[in-house]
Amino acid sequence: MIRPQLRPVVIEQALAAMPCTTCGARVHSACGAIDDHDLHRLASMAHIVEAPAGRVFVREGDPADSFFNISSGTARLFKELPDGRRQIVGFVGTGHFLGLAVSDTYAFTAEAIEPVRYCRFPRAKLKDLMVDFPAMEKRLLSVAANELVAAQEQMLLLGRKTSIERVASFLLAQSVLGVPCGQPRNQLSLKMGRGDIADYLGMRIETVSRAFGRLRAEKLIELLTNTDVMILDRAALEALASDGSLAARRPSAP
Amino acid sequence: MIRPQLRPVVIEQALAAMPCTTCGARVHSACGAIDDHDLHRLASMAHIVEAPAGRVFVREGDPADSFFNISSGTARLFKELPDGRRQIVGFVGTGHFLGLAVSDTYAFTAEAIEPVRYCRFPRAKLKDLMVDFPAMEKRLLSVAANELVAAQEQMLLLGRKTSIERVASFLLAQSVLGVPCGQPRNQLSLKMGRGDIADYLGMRIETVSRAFGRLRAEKLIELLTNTDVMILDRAALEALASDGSLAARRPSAP
DNA sequence: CGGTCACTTGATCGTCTTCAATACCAGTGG
DNA sequence: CCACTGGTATTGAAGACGATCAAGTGACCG
Repeated sequence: MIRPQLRPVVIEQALAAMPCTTCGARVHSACGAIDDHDLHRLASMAHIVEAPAGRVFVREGDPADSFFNISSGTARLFKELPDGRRQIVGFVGTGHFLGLAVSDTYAFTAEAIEPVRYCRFPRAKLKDLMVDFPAMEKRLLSVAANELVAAQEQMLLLGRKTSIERVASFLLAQSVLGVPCGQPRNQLSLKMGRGDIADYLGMRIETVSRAFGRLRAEKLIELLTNTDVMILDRAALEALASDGSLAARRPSAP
Repeated sequence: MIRPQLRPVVIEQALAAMPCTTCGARVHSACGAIDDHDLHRLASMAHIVEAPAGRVFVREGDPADSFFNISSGTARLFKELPDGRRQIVGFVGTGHFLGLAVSDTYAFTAEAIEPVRYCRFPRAKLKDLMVDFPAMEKRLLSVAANELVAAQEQMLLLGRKTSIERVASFLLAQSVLGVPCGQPRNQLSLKMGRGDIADYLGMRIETVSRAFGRLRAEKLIELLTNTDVMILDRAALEALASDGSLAARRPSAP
């Protein structure tokens, strides 16, 4: 474990993660809307920590005494059943905010996929800061509301979409990560493996693999490597993601 | 459609919906933490509306110009796919808050199950109020965080639980609605039909019915009527809800 | 190379869905 | 009082999708 430091480095990171401030769909970084003075106060109570890949840095059920802000890297957030079944409830990357849980314990486990650098804030002190600076609270509300909308979209996916629709939806969602305002990317480099995708989409790893295979066979995507995907036919992928249009012509197209 | 009125009736309702303020698991009503003066300002900008059963009062995709606070009744919130598949993302009852969506459109449709009375606030005015009275914003943040935790729990259910585990989880969740601090109720009166339960749990109506039947056969519940359920063996139901213990001894119990 | 690890592919199985019929319940009118 | 009706729930049988089990492929690395 790296010794915690008190440095404003985190702040530049957070600001850098906030692109065009007028865009409603932007990633809502937790400290993005804070002015310089507050940022310094914030920095003075933040610990910067680095976690190697595979490290669990938030555990479901543990006392929720801190908030986190990811400076770099990617982590998976998941919940588990006693028998080991796992559901990934989200992936978090640069600028994302963690630890909103109102209850006194964390609702999920957070584990680094690639090496993660994050800022850790004591919950109590942040509460004080929020009293003084409502902008922080407003931002947090915005973050929470955004995540809630995303969670509801994921419920639709998990409850009602077929396996191939889930993968199509997933790829499209990944293609707009970090490009909040402009054009979505057609080539993307997934940070997670098939197993994580499966646990995120409520599927088994073999089914994910077969769905990738079918999308490739249908010429909707190209697999450059295991992790690098090129979207060849975005329109068809979008049709597939929101309804069963492709599933209808499953065996062979007319 | 009832003509909107400007009355503080809503306020008493909201306060009544907030039981013991020290309980972390309480239903976080939107205006519960507001003092009298603010409450009157709030009431002055609220419209009270009544919606009969079946009425849609928020439609997914419509401009999100209002917030809502349910005074009485029950409504379902759902999202739909183009081909009609439906996923209910939640049920809202007395004291619940609606319309947090940050984006400019609603993320789900809201439809009354039983007759619903609700207060409608213009979004712009509420924003002004939040600036003056941070307590309101704090409460909203609390609401959102709570709903986020619930949404993640539902993702686990939808992605990883079997049909019977889903129904067991659902019944247990229903049994603690509105009794935030004390003992959960063992007899509950469901406000929604099998179809709504199915669309909430990501199942078909027949599968829900079979799950109820199996729980009854296993003596975990008793069906007084279609809507009134008695929990006979809460411990077994809880074991079933969080893992597959009962599923393991599926054909016959020892 | 031999090893590991992740992904893919194939074959079989099981749970849930689908389609269909029946039961139930409340309301209505003969 | 009871047949009729519409909506809802239950039950049964067949089928499909995804899970499971098992083998095979490929990349990376010591």
